[in-house]
Amino acid sequence: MPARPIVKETGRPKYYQTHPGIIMQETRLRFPPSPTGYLHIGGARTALYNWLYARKTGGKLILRIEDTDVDRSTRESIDGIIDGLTWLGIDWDEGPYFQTEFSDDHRSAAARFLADGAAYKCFCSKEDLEAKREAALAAKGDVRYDGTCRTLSREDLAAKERAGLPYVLRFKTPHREGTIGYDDKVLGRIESNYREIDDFVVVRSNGAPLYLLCNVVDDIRDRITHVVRGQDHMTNTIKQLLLYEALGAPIPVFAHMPLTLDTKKAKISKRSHGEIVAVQFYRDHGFIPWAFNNFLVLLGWSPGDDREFFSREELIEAFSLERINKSASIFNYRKGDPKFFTDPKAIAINEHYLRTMPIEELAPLVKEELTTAGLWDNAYDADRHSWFLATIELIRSRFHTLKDFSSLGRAYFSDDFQIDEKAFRKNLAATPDLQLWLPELAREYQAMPDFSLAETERLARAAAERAGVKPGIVINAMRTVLTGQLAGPSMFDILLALGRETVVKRMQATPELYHPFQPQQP
RNA sequence: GUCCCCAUCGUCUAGUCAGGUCCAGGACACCGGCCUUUCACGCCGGCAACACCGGUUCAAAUCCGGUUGGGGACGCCA
Repeated sequence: MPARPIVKETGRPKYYQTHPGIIMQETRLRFPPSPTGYLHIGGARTALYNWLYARKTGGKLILRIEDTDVDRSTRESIDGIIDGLTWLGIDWDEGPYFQTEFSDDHRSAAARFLADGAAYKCFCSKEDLEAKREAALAAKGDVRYDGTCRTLSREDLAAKERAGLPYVLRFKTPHREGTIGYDDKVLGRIESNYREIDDFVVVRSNGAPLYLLCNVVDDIRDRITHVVRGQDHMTNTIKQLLLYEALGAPIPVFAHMPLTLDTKKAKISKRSHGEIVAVQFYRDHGFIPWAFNNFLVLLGWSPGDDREFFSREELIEAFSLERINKSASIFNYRKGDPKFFTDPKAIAINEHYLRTMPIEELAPLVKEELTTAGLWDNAYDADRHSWFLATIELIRSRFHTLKDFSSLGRAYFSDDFQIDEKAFRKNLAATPDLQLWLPELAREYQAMPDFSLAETERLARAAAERAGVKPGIVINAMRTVLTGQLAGPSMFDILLALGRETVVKRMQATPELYHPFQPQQP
C-alpha cells in the first residue's frame, strides 16, 4: 500500500501515514561495537551501512559501545574504534553510550523475567554443560541445552537455593507449536521453529546480564527502529524476538548483511589476517577516507546500475537496504602479492579519487602526508601555494596512495631523496659519459636567458645530438638525476616544477651519483 | 551432528521478485593496441561466468524440487 501523506507542504509530503492512526516516526539506527579489538573492515562496513540508511532517511545514528564483557574491553580499543569512524567520516548523532552504564536496566529486565516466570534459575555447572556438549558432539547429536533445570521441582529448587549454589538465568523459550519469524529487509521472510530454540542464558552466575538481553533492552530504550547487522547474528535475532515479546516491545526492522570472507572463504579476523583488515591500516597506507568508504559499500551492495563512484550525497541518495546482497563477498587480498598490498579494487578506487578529485580537496590530504614525512613547508600554504597545487597535479596520475607523494614524489619537495637502483642502472650506469654531458647542459641552463619549456627541451636535444646519442638517453638520465625515478611526468614539465636553481644543482652533481660510496684516497 | 543462510567471469557485481529484449552487461585484475623522451593517465580491443540434475513452460540465469558446494550459528563472548 503506498504511503498516504497526511500533511502537505509545497507539493511534497513531509510526513506519512502508513497505517491508519500511525505516523511514520524518525528512523533510529545504531552501531554497537564491542571494544575487544580494533575497528576492522567488517565492522566499518556495518557502521557505514547503518550511517547511510540513517542519513538517507533523515534519522539518527547512535554509537553504543557494548562493553559488558569487562574482562575483554579496553580503553585502547574504544579509542581505536572512534578514531577509525572519525577517519572514515562516519559521524553519529548520539553517544557514545556505554552499555555498562545501563546495567540497572538490564538487571531489572532480568528480575522481571524471573518474577514473571519468563526465565528460570539454572544450577548446571559449566563442567556439566561442557561434558554434555562434548558428548553430544561426539555422538553427532544435538548440542543445545537440554532443559534440565527448567523442570526442577519446587523442593529441588529450594534445596539448591538453600545450598547457595551458583546459578545463571535462562530464558524460558515458550513450548509452542509452529514458527516465529520476521521479515528481513535483505533476506525476506525468516522463520524458525520454536522447538529449535533452546533455553539460552540471559544472566551470568555473577549476576551480569549477557549480550542477547542487554542488546535488546538497549535497543528498546534507544528506540531503535532498524537493526542492520551481519548474517552471523541471524540466530541471535530469532532469540531476541522472544525477548522483545517478553518485554512487551515492538520489534524493529531487521536487515542482515552478508559477511565478508577471505579468499579461502573464511571469516576475516585480526587473529588470522592481522593489520590488513584493520581500518587503521588503510589510514596509515595513504588511503583517501571517502575512497575507502566507496570500496567498502560495494562489498555487498550495488545501486542496480553501472555506477561505481559516488559522492557522499550520491551514495546517500542511492543507498537502500533492499539492494544489499544476500551472498557473502570476498575480500580479495592475497598475502605476499608483490604488486597489490591489499584488495586490487580498493587500490583502484583510491587511485581513481587520487587523480580525479578536485586538486583543492586533495591538497590538504597531501599536506598531511608531507607533514608526517617531515617534508612540509609552510610556504606551500602561502606564496608557493599555486606551485604546490600545480605540482600535485603534475605527479598525481602515477600515484596509488597518498604515501607516494612522500616516497616516489619526494624529490619534488626535498633535496634529500634516494636514487632508485634500477633507474640508475638503466638510465645512468649504461652511459658513463653522462657525467660530462649533464653538468655541461646544466651550465647552459644556468646561462640561458629564458628557462622555458621549449628552450630547455631544445638545449637538451642539442646536447644529445652533440654527444651522438638519442634524445631519450639524455632526457631519461635527467629524469633519474632530478627525481631519482625511472618514470615520471613529461621531463620538461619537471624542470619547470623543480625550478632552474634546483635543476642546475642536481645536474651538476651527476658525477657524485656514480661514486656514492667511493672510499677516500689517502 | 542439528538449525539457518547463500550459489552469475579470478574478484566486486547487473540481470532473478513481475520467464522472452541475455549465445548474459559493467568494474577491477590480466593480455594486446594507440598515444609517448620514460612510466602512468586516457582511449580502443581481447580473455573470462549463469555449480549440477530433474521438473514447469512455446520459452528458464530468472519459477519449482533435489544434489553438490560454501558460509554462519549452536558460549556464563559480543
